[in-house]
Amino acid sequence: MQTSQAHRSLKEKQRQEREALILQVAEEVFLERGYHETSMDEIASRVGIAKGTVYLHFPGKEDLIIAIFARDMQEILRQMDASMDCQSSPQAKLEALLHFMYAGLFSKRTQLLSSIYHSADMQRLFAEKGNCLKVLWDRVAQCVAQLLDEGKARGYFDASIPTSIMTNTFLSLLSPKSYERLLAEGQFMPEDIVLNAGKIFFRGIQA
Amino acid sequence: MQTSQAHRSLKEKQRQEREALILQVAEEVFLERGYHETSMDEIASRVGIAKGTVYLHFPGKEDLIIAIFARDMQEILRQMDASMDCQSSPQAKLEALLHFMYAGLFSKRTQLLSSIYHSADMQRLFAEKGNCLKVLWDRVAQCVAQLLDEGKARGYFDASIPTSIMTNTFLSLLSPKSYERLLAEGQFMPEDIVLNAGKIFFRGIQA
Amino acid sequence: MQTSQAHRSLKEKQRQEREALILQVAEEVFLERGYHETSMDEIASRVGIAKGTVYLHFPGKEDLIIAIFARDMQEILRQMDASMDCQSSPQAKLEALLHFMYAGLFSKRTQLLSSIYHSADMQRLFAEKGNCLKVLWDRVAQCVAQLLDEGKARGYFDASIPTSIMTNTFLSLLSPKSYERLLAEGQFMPEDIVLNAGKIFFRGIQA
Amino acid sequence: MQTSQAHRSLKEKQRQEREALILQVAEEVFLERGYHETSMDEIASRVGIAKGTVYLHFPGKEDLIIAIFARDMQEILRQMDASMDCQSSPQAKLEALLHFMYAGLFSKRTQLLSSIYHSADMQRLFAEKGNCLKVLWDRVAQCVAQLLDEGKARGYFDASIPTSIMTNTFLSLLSPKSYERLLAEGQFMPEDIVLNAGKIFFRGIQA
DNA sequence: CATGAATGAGCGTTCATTCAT
DNA sequence: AATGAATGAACGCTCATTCAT
Repeated sequence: MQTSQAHRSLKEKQRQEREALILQVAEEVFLERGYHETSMDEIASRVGIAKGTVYLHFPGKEDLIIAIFARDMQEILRQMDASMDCQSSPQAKLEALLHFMYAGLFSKRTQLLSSIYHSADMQRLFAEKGNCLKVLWDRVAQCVAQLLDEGKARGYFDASIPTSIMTNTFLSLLSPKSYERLLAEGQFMPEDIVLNAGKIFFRGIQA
Repeated sequence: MQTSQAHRSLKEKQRQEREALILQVAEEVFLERGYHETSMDEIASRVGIAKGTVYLHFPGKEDLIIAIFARDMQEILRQMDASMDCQSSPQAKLEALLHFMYAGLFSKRTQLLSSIYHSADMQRLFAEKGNCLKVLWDRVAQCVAQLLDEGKARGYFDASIPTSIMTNTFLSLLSPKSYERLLAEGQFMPEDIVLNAGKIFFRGIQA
Repeated sequence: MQTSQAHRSLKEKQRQEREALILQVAEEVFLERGYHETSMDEIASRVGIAKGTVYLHFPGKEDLIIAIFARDMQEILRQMDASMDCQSSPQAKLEALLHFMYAGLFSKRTQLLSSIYHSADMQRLFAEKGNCLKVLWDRVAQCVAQLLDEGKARGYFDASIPTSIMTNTFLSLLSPKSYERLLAEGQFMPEDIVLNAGKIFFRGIQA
Repeated sequence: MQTSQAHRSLKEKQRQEREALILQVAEEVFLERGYHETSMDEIASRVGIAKGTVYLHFPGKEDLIIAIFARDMQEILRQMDASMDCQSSPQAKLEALLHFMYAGLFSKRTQLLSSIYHSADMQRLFAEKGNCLKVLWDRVAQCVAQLLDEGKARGYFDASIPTSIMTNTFLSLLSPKSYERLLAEGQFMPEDIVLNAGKIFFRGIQA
């Protein structure tokens, strides 16, 4: 029956919307309070649902944060794939990625990704449950590395610097929560920071 | 009485030695397990003392980690002050700092400093209890900024890039735990990484 | 209308069939996992219906297990009534009961009845909700007691042993889950056990 | 130092006393409410200590009940060993055991042992954590079996009934909570029940 | 001083029950 | 009637902190 199908897909849509809402709110709270300081109760009440409902969508707190990471990385990957398609230079593509990850709302996510991902506590968790994350993150890193290699091949980038170190340095540009202070002090716009950090990086690796 | 004084100062010395030992062990454990995954019990038993004794030296777990940060920053500051005294160029001084912080045992500390310091959970803590840290960290940042400004004044560094952003970028070089993987894979020595990351940075900010 | 009645009675029949199915499946699961380790979810999904549907038939989990007990006891009573009708001796009747309760599928039920019924957790429950069970169980006990009294009257059984104690001893023969091990080890068939336990009992109460 | 040793042994003694108290109270509560209906909170508050303190003595709820079983079985074994030493007949020894387990306070314990031990929920638990219990219980069963075999050898007991079935029947005499009702009704003293149940059993297995 | 037993608030998780669809 | 998503009370367990010895 059409009705039945429509009904089921409506339910399914609502379910996914709710799941996305939980992820979004949880991300905010984790960002504000940190993983350990955030209770499932707080997430639930901020979403406006009961604690048990969260468990209908995610088997546990750990899976919840892994799902957040997975979602964010997938979004980054989507953006990267979009960037890779166009005809611009490797540097332009990397700059686009830099802007995407450091602009507007995404800079917050990037901070969460970075600060939690690199925290000592989470390493175990990701080692145990987050093998899917490793795959996604490796894809991001490989993509960056590929662009850097391409730039080297074309003679844009300095071939004497190992690509893997370049990649790490590039991805480190995205992480520091410390930039937040610069923004908070109001001297700079996000774009200023991205622009200048990018400038340093690209001049630094220039052939 | 002399004896009494000597006795007292001996006691005091022992006390300080133990305090230092607690800090050292706690740093190791925090680095291995992360702040929240580490229990006061584990720290105490690794030091070989009773849990209560830790509380004779530090009012609480939070104060303990703040003390670790403070001690580490002070060591960094000592090194910085030593570097500032000599006659070398600003770049040489910054490179010395980079090597100091990324070489041998200190790279571990730097990772802890970075990964925990920037983690979302700790921000509140530092905002409430850690104003002394802010002061110390600001001194580090100011020192770097001063060197960068000096380099700009001498025409070495690009004056069009704001010093505060340069400073942040420089300090970001020290943070990423991700470099650990490069080391683990065995392709690089720590020196390689410091050298190349420094190369990128200094070429990036070159006038 | 006939149709309406037929329809209604069809519905009613289906309803009763499902109720019986729920009871049967729930009994199995309770036997496998125990009362507290069994969730309503598991029962429902094993039956192939939704959790809410179980609640259309039984007001709650407690009522469900009480219904199981009631059903099983009624079956025992049916068997007892059948046994009572025939012309055989009291001992033969009791032996028939013993075989009935310890043969084939019923031994499992008897175990459930026994192990759960006597468990400390269930006593409260039965005290509060299960007064119907008490009535049924008392009828079983009375029936056994009556047979024993009859045997005493005819001079078969030892009149010096109080009937109520005899009754309890007889009913205890049925309970122990421990016999399961003997069966599991494969040395004995269920019949062997019933036969021998019966032998001990009847020789024990012999006049 | 004497003082230190004395002090330590005092502490240790207090510790063991407390542990015994917890076991005793927990046994009571488990007996009253059943395992699943009893919360650690309730046990603690009945002992008059905090919940956490219970966990200083037992790693978890499961270990607590296993410890209770182990303690009770050890007491039974002690009594059995004592009985075995004397010069009386096998039957006398088994009767002594019967009295011990069914007299006074111990009948409660026996009930708990029996009702919980045979409950479906606990089987898993004991299968996973309680292998020490199996050993103890097997020793009890072996001891009974040995006495029965001895009686057979001396021509007291009927050699045509398998010892293992006799053993089970004997141990079943101890279990039924149902006897509680007879006691509650006030018609019988515990001794009456033990005496008569024993009479049935021993006449039942008589050669 | 040093100890470590005791505390108890707080958390993640489960699951019987309800009710809108 | 049947569903199953949502609920929320309750529980087992942890661990930072305290304090009597």
